[in-house]
Amino acid sequence: MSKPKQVTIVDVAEEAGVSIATVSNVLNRGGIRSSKETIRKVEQAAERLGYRRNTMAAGLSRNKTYEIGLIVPGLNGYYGQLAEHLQVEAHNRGYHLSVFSSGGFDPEIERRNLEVLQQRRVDGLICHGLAMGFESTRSIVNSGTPLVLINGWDWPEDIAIGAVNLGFASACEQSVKLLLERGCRTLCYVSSKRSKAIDEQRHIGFIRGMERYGNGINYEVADAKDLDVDVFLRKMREGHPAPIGIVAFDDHVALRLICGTLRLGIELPEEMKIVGINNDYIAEHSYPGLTSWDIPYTFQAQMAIDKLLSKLSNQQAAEQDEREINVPLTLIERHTTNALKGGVNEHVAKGN
Amino acid sequence: MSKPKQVTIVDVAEEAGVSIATVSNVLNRGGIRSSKETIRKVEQAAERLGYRRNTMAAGLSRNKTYEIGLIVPGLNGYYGQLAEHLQVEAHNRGYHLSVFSSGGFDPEIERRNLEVLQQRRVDGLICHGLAMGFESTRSIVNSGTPLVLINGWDWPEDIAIGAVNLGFASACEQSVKLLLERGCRTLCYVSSKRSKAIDEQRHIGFIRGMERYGNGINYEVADAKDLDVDVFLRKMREGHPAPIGIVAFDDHVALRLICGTLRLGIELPEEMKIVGINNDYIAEHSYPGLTSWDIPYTFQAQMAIDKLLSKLSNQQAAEQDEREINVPLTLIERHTTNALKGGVNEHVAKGN
DNA sequence: CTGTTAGCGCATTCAC
DNA sequence: GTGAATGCGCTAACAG
Repeated sequence: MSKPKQVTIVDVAEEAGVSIATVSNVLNRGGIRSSKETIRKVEQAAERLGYRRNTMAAGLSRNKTYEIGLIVPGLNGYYGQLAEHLQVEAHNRGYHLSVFSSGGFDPEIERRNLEVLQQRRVDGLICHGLAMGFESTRSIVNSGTPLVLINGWDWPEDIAIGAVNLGFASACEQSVKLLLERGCRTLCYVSSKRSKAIDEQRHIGFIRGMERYGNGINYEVADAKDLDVDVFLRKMREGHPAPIGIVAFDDHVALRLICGTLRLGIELPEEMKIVGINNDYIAEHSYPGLTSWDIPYTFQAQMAIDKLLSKLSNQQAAEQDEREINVPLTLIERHTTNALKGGVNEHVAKGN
Repeated sequence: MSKPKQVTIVDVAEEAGVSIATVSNVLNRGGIRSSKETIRKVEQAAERLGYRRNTMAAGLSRNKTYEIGLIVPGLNGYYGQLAEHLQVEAHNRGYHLSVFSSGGFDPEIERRNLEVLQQRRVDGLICHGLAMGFESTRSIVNSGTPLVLINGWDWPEDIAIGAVNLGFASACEQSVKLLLERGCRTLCYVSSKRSKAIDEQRHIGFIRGMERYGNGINYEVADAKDLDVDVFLRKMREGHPAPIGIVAFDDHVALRLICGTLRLGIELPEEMKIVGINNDYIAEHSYPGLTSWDIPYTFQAQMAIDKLLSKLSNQQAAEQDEREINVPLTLIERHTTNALKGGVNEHVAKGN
């Protein structure tokens, strides 16, 4: 009951009446072909005994784990989705994805996780929004473990080569453009600074949008953390020309804002317009329906895994051509960005 | 660059001028004590060389991995939170938690994940909401891998011994009681059948509440999947005596309902009252604020890990006393369950 | 095609 | 206290 000696290839070999090497051969397919007969015998023996290959022994022997590590700040919302998709893609390519959450950008936890992953001799690493500095990260890279960054915009080139970046900046830029086109006369970006680079990038895009399309129009930036939504909204409405357009850090933040407008009796598409990011469950089901940017998780995950695997095979080879790959988001319009008044078009009607 | 031979205890031994056995001793603490001097030498050598213990080799050698596997239906919302907390607790006890998502109750994926985990020789398994049948699960247990079920209410005793169950049933039962006390004259449970046992349990609680406190009052059950919220709400309002009380499967479902009432102009605390489950971000930030049941994630996680570890040490020993452990939820009242009219008490005001 | 053998990196007796 | 030797389960050359 307590640790009934697991069956090994030795057992299978005996049972099948062949050598352990043969067993290893037929059971991992890659190697030399065996006679039909042998294959059958081995497979049946394995089946009969309930053999299961010992990952550790295999990894130890061939000096390769087929395990890749993932470090994300958390498991909720966007990060959870990403992790899930990465897991699927990794699996599809014969790899195991070990998921680690760094508990919301805690550098300490991040270090520990990294240590564990290195000890596990993972073949590669995918990191998202690292809290630790460049130097620490560089030391990983130099230690020989291939690294793919997701959303590592502001990282030094030697580390970020092959990074997979989501187009948050241009999404925000386009959000600004959209809001202006919809008639907004004041804009605001509600940030989430604790999300670090993820936020920074949106901010940059927002500013760029203002510079490019704003024509000197008034804009503000507020941080969601500790934000008193009601006070904020009231101030926006009273102190600035309407309608007011808001770019929210993500759909969660947007939900808070939407609820604020409901509470204060602010007319949503008329007096104020909001666009979120992530196209969460929230965006689809909130009332009014929230305009948001959809993330192509599957594509993103594929890109990341592909990048990593290519780094694994090509020993430092020429993948120089494509340094960073950019994954664009797509806008899903819903009610919160309707044009001036009651212009409910089909898309919007469906979206909510 | 491409696989720079990782440093091993052999290297450290040479560098420190001792034998590999000694290195192993001082580096894993458990064993025999060594002289201060030796310890220093070894530690410095290890430090200097950047030694990192090879998990596979260690695991192989001592026939124990200190890895425990987790299988959950997904990584979003409740499940993601749970996974994160389990990871922390596992780590606190020196274990590594390997998280697997079965992609929303896909039995196929579940099988694969299980296979992988077994091949990794995980010391134990924590499973939540398995899609596979009893038999398959039992075969795991019999294979010698300790298993702790989370929310495995309806499972056979021999498997579910030591299961950690959340008190969803009594939460729902109490929800019914609450809604009745608040004056509701029609009740409804909006389910999510695809969530299997998780849903079943809530359903049971709801029914029990009706039987116990309902006095023959009218009640209904509808499933959230493919539910046309607006049609549903309209029918509820028109065909039944108000106010109507709704117990939602979770806060996500509740959000949909809340938005429906906003859309249709149904007065929320007056004509209809809603209580959700999970006390998500949504519950706190929706408008009106959603009454919901909070889940003690940390406690739940500790219980699960504790149970598993005790199964690991006690070779089949007497843990018979406590078969299943029940983790109670706590109600967080917000605006959606206010008493008859405008009775906004402090708690509610704060809650929203 | 199949069997023999030598490690992979570490933990663990058991002598010294 | 410390070190030499053995084995964990498997893979990867080689030999046959």
